[in-house]
Amino acid sequence: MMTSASTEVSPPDADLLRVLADPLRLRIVTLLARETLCTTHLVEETGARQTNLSNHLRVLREAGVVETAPCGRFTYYTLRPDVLAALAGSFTELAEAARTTYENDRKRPCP
Amino acid sequence: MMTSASTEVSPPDADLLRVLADPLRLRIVTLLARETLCTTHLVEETGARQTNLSNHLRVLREAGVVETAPCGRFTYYTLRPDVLAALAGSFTELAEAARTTYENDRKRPCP
DNA sequence: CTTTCACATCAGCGTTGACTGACACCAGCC
DNA sequence: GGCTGGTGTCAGTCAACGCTGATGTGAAAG
Repeated sequence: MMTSASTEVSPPDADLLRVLADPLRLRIVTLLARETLCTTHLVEETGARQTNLSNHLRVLREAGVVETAPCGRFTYYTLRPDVLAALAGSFTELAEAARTTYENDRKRPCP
Repeated sequence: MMTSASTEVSPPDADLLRVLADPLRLRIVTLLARETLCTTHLVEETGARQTNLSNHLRVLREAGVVETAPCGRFTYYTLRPDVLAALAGSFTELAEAARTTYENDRKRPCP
């Protein structure tokens, strides 16, 4: 059984999108999707300064996108898969709703 | 058959994400996913000024997210489903890669 | 214990981007 | 034709955000 509002979709989180919309942060996320890395690796992969990366990593951490794991003097950053999966689900719902609206020409009449 | 780089994922477009990261634009997209609307409807739904909406709709149009269809004095806006579907696919790939990395503890060793 | 290295934090600067008001344009209605 | 209402465009203003340099901290190496 479905909930009461069948046409209501759960929209993607705007704050999470804002976090991922930055080119450097998106690059970090893409790199972390393949393997867990520490800041030193990210510096040599992206070419950005350490301070700059640290700031962006803090944004990603506060948004719940990445987790930190200290290892000696290094700090490893791991991507949290569930956050990205939820985002993918939201966009899938949105795309399906849009496709239904598009194919059925569902439009609100002029006032 | 797959392309040569099997570990390479196609990352989401940063520009498209930047367009969707704005709260008002995301609200517009969510509304348009349910039904095709014209600017007047969006004004009463969102409470924003007409000028403000027109600017955001231009951004969405130039990003290829929406299509316009003039109808008398009104202009209808329709969401393009394929753009959202592609975005959902990118995030799904990214989430799956992140899950594999997470479960297998795949990490690059300290230098 | 001192030094070195990885990383985080802070204040400052420059740029981008969102919102607004005024204006121009086009399609119907009188 | 004149008028009204729906939309797009433009210049200006202000807040938000990203980048940087300096500084602090904590852990390993010597």
